[in-house]
Amino acid sequence: MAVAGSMPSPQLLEEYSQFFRLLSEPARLQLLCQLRAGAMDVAALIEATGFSQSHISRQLGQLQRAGLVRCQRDGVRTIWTADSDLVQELCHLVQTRLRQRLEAQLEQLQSA
Amino acid sequence: MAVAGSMPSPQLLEEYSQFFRLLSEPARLQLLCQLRAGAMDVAALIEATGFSQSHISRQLGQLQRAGLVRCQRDGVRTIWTADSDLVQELCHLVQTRLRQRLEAQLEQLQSA
DNA sequence: GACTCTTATGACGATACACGCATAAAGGCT
DNA sequence: AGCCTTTATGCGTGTATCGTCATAAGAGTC
Repeated sequence: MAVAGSMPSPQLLEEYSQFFRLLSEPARLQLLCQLRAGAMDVAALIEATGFSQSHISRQLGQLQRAGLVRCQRDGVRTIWTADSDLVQELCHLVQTRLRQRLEAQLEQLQSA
Repeated sequence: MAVAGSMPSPQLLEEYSQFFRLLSEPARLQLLCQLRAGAMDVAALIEATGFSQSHISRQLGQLQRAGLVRCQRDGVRTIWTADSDLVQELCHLVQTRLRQRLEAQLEQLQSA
């Protein structure tokens, strides 16, 4: 019988899921990855992703409120910067997991 | 200037976000945490969470397809088990981040 | 002031999905 | 076989939010 790993409180569960929800949208994830490659303004993000200006602005707003990106004004432009390695770490963990699952499936097939 | 950390492919971005989407729902996260505390059948999960039977069954289905939970039949019952430490690790990382942010905000306030 | 350029925001349609109710399917009794 | 218990699924509703268009807000230049 497993020992209860202390059930998170409803509030904490809510915070977790809100955070994960930010990463549950390919557009936001793409913006984050793009900014990891270097700070950019919105125009460059439009060029890189093909999303509309308003869409990008909105998503950056959400990411900013979560503290995942930061912005600084440069004259009329706003330069955005990724502000955390957390997303990279999370993605790395998930990627490892995905690979393990695929390898397991492959082995399953080969042993048949 | 940051070196490009190799932009993930669109497919990989999609996989990441699909995975994070699973964790973006408090209900699913709660089920996962509940199962971390020990294997249970659906009746016990209803008792523990208050969700409807159909809802729980559906969410478990999604988690199973992602390989996060596993089930084994015990007569007429189905015993579900959490099948990965990944979620715990992810939540721990996020929690650390949340704490850091709150501490930073606190310091901001005190220095004012 | 007016004009331009860049970003943020209100409004809207379309889509996705959580969640419950009702019902079907599957397994175990007698 | 029938009956019960447990889980899965079809259907409908409500809500959230993605993504776009149009417009406002802010900063610079003349």
